[in-house]
Amino acid sequence: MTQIKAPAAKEPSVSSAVSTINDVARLAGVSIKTVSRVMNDEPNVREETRTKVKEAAARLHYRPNLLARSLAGSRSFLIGLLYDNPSSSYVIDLQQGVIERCRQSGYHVLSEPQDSLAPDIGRAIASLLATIRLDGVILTPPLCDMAVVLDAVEAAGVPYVRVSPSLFPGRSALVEMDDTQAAYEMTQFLLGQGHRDIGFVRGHPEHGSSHRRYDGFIKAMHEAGAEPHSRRIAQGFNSFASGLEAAKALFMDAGNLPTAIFASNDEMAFGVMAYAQQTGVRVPDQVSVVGFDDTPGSMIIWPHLTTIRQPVTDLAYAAADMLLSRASADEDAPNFSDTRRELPFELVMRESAKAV
Amino acid sequence: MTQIKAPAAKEPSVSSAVSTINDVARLAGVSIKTVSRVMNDEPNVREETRTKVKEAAARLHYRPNLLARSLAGSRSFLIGLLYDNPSSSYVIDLQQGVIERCRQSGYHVLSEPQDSLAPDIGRAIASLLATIRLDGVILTPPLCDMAVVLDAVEAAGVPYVRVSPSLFPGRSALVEMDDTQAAYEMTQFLLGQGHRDIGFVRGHPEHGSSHRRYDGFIKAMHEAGAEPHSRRIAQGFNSFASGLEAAKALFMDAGNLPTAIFASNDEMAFGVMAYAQQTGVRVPDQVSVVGFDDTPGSMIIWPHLTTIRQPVTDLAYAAADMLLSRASADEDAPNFSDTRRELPFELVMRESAKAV
DNA sequence: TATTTATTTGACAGCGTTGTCAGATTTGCT
DNA sequence: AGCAAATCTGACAACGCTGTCAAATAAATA
Repeated sequence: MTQIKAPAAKEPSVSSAVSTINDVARLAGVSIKTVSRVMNDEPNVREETRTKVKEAAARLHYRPNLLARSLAGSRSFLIGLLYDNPSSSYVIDLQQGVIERCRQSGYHVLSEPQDSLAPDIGRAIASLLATIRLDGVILTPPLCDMAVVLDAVEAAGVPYVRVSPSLFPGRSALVEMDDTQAAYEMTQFLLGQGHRDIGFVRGHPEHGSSHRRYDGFIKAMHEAGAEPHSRRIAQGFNSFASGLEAAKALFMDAGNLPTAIFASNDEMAFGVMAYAQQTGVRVPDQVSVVGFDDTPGSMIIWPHLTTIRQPVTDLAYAAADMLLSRASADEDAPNFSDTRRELPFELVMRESAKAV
Repeated sequence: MTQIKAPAAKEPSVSSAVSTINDVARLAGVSIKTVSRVMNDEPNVREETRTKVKEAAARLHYRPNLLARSLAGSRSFLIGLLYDNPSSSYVIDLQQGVIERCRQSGYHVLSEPQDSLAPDIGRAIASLLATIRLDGVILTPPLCDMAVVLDAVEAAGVPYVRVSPSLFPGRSALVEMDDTQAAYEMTQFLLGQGHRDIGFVRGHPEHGSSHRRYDGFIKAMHEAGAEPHSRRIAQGFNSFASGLEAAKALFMDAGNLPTAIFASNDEMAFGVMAYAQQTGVRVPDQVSVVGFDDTPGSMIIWPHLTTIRQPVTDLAYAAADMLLSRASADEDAPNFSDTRRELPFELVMRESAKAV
């Protein structure tokens, strides 16, 4: 008895109705290649034909299969966002900016957290890029400052843009914000409010931005002839706890408090404010506190934190834009000039700082 | 003059060295199909052959091309995470859990924010699923409670798991946390601390969890014979501002404050605390404040917030696990029992609440 | 009108895998 | 040893699309 195994009759019942380019071609009465041309907005298709195809595609709710497109063509329509950042809001903001820009060009985003401390990070990234042929990669701190990471991406031949890198300037396209200038202006703002005795909580020494921010602070203080005493400088590590510790040091002499404290990031500013509250020091009446980053927390503490808004979403958007516009520009005009974009920061004045 | 356009000589210089299954097959001296079998851990390959192939693959650093696999096979190794949530930490936690589980099975994650208010959300999702053949989708609030969304996913025939849904129980596999019980226990905790006069800030009425949390609160209060007066119940909308407003209402009569306030989420609890601070009401000395969710903010305000930790990452991990283990289990044993998982919450006692 | 040139179209061969199925080899039993 | 049943292996055809290139058509020129 021959048992004929019915070949799983492509269940036509399911209304999933995923139509292929073939269906469209048949309905429009043209070849699949022509449909392909229309779907990709390629030239050399008569307007009449184009319309016909578009109508057929619309009627069938046709959506080109991304995977097939990738395999056949040279693009994968996939951009990778590589990150390893402890701050959820930073990552989400980045992701949002990247996704926003990618959507406009029909690209999708693969989120790939990577442990920057892993010894085999280079290999991990190489493996990732070999598995999925990404059309571009966006590298964020601290990954964007690691030579092995850059090596891996370059070896794979994948275009990439770095966001706010600190090292290897010129090695790749990048987008950034002027940390130094921002810290400079924030300090000037404080100075303008009459503050002269300003304390500073330095950020994590491994982060490039920490140094730039400190430099901006010092520059402004120097120009104002108000160089801070070393007692007014505390070392933090970008965490709430370290901000608290820093405040402890800065507030050591209760009878001689600075009139303002500038923390290198919001998180530490929150620590400073918490310590102030614990010890009965009123903010901003006795001490003004300002931060840097404009994290969501700055709006949930009281008083709301005066800080600097990093245009994270915009930076990410710009990074994706560089990747995508470069991809489309192709060989026509290798726009070498568009290799670095700087985005403006914004001083966000809220209630944690006031004139002395 | 014939201008021969040199066909962009496939630059063999680039060491990108992306080896294909063919290279491995050649090196191992077997057919590509056998290599395929080994790479997919399929049976019916002699151990000797298997080893030989594995060695060849290792030597060439061979990584199967995901795209080609998807196109040819039935799996895409891609899981979609659909979200539309204003809280960055919630989304990141979710994403982390999903990615963690997916990595174990060689899957990747596509993050797809979707505007739940968009009128054509159903179409947008249908389009997404037609474009990329995802092996599974994870739906989070509020998307997971929208009929059009569920319809679209089901029509596309893509398996999905919902995280903390409020509506349509039983319509799909889901993972959740017992909001009611959590609120109940938090209230009991407050009661146990001697509080009897407890105010409550209700959450956004459109969110199912708001009602469950309120129910838990009421149940505990009722059991303790401490039914709150309606003056002690304020309506919020899950935002900091609404928490502040709620506090204003709850603190109306300065001479008659509740001894504790339970806000339906952290954000509103922060609003309550801010209002208390503004009006000179000391937390927790005069009023204890507790929240719900354990967002990052609960550790940056002072006093740190006593709250309920939602196991967001674990929920997401579990959701991905249900998707992936189901996919592998296949037809063998359609494990219908694994259609709902409940994960434990955790009361996080910090400084914003103390015994009366 | 006859040609040349530009424009539009389609046939066909991949892209790098997996599914199918038949052929080759090994194993188990009489 | 001889034969049936497992077990292993490989050819070959998809998967749905794009790139290449030649053929067909329309427009421009002589």
